[in-house]
Amino acid sequence: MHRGNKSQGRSGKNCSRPPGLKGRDIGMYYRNLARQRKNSDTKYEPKINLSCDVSVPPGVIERVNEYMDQFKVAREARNKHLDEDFQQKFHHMLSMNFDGFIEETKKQNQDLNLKNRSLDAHLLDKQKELFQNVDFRARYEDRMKLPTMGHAAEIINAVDKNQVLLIVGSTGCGKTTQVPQLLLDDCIAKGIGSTCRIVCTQPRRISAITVAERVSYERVETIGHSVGYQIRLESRKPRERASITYCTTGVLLQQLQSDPLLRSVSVLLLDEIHERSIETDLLMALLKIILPHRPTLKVILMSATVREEDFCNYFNRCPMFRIEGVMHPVEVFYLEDVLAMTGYQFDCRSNKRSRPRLDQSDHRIMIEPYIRQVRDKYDSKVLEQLRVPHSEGCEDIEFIASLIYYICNNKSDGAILVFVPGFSKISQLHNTLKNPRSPLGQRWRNHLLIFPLHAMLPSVEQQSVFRPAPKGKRKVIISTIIAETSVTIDDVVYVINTGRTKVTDYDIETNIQSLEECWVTHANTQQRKGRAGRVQPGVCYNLFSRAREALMSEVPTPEILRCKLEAIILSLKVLHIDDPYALFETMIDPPVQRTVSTAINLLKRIEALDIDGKLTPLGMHLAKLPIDPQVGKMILISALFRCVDPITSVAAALSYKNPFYTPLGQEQRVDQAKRRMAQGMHSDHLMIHNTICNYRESVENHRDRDFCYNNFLSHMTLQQLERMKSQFSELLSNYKFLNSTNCLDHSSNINSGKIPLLRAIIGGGLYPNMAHLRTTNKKSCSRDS
DNA sequence: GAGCACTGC
Repeated sequence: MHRGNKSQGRSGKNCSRPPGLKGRDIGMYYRNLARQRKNSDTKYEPKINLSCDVSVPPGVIERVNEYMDQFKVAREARNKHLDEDFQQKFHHMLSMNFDGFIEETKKQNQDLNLKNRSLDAHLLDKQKELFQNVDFRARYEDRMKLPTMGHAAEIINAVDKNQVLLIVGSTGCGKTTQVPQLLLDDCIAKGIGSTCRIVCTQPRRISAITVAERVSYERVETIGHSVGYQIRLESRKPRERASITYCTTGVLLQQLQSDPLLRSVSVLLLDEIHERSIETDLLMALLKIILPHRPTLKVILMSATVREEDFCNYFNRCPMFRIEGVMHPVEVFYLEDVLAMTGYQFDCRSNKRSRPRLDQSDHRIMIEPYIRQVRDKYDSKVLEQLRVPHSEGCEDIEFIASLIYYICNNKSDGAILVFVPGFSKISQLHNTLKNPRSPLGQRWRNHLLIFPLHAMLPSVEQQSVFRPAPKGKRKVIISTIIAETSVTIDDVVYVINTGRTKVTDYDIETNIQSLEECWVTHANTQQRKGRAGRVQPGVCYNLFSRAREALMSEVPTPEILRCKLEAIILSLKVLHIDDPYALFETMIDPPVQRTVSTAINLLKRIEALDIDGKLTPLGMHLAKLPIDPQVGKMILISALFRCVDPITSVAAALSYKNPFYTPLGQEQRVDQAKRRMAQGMHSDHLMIHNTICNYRESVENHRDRDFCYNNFLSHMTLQQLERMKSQFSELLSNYKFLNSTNCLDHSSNINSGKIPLLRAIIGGGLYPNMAHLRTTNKKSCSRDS
């Protein structure tokens, strides 16, 4: 129910689509409708009534209240059922203001600053030994080729003299792997290694691991000595002192709860801040509060060349270093150039895919002045093709295919990476290349090695896409934005950028998140172009005109402006930052006040905050759970109602991801597998829980590999879901909501077989994001949990 | 007839 809102909107009872529409036309009708809504200034009335009527048999509410009273989802702190230890902590928490909190934090032992002379001497000896090591020296020579190493002395000096420093460098300059090592080795050489603890945050789990592995290798160590990593539910921590830890940004944010002044850190590096994730934006705002209280803490911000002045200004015009990248040159072509070189002509007869009139006139307004401008540079046939509205982007799949064949015909070896917006375009292009209609396509079909790449396709977790193509074959990777930063394929030489991607938008009115296809930004185009020049000079083909590029935004909208804020506000409260409005105002891009107030109201409604916006005991518990407060409350209630195993499954899948893959062309078989798992429960959520149960059984029988393969399941995702479930039940048991840390324990699952109860808890957890489906035909009423 | 991408001591 949390996903696919659009489809639910379509089947809503107020649905008033014109009669007689079929197939694609229905889709087009709703797309246009959505656009109209977006464009019109008048507030649109939701077609679905989100507050459904729920009738409860007499006496049930009273019984539930009585039951809840026995436990302690207390509204007031002074509840006799409250655990004493917790009560004390809670009162302690509320009795303090921010300054008191900081003072108290400072009083606690500052163990890292206690110099350890014998350790320092030992570290120095070891370092001298290492510098003599043959392997180390060979690897060091390779490191010296990285541009960052050319700035080593400057960087060390600048860190010494400044508390905050910004390093700007593009991919391949070595800032992520080298800067932490430079600072660590400098400390050890100066005989103060014992006071050095470097933490470097990464936006993605996978990068934290791979970078840590790389640095360990360079230091001729295995991971877990001077270098380690920490990501959720998985860590190889390095030694306490004289060490480098690569962690995800989320892990550091969680650690702030117990170490708010970051006293266990001497140097903090925030990497990839230009991506403008919620986590880095928030950490930067918090650092502004922390830094005055931690004069010895050094902060190094690291960014690509994307609006880097914003960060420099944000930190009071801190010193900025620019490090050149090591990218090979990439030649860039635009739509008009591609049309000229391929001679492609769009099919204008089948006007089935015609865009709405508004769109067409927009296109004309954009393209006509441009055509006048370049009239002398391009053939009139090319200009005519530019006038076709569906010439841009990825409306015409045959056009993309013909460009791929053009590269095969005319260009030297090298993989081709095609960026498309989403699953359906991946699927269409894949089909076109596999079953070509043109003779040219048939000629190349058997010479192409095609890899579709999407988070829901298994290829992401498989190694074959990274291996070079055998002789006589050319790799073609058809990918979403995932290949822009998250997945790196080294042998790409040709990039085809359709310029389209999907972005989420969050509607505060309805508390609903939606996906929409739109044009990428300059920053995306730059990054995509860079993917062609990793191993040798490359070529990038942009399937939009220079006129379109001029209209594109510079950078994507920062995540904080497109997201729910409940979880952040709650975690701020635990850090004694009581006024979220004030904190948000200090951010680089503050969210609008209405988003903040909506989030606060939601927190009040779920009783995480009281009427005055103060943290409640429930709120304090929810703040400590690593999950959105709404879903957090859902698992807390599951503890009270003793149905922990199924509900933690639902919660884990809701907050992490669905374990099912959908391989291209296997949609129906995946559907069948899901139906089998649903066991007639009419619930996607409980289907996931059944899947986890069946998975466990297969693990016990050592049949898990087959089980996952046969049912289109990701082994890795299922393992992470299980780990998350354990984490939830451990935390619930620590907070004394459960007697056992095991989510399978009988005492935690007395009611786990009661399906209506599970439905009610899931429904309650997702409320008010709920729709009631009323079928109008004779068939029985089907329900989604 | 449905699926941009990440992430949490």
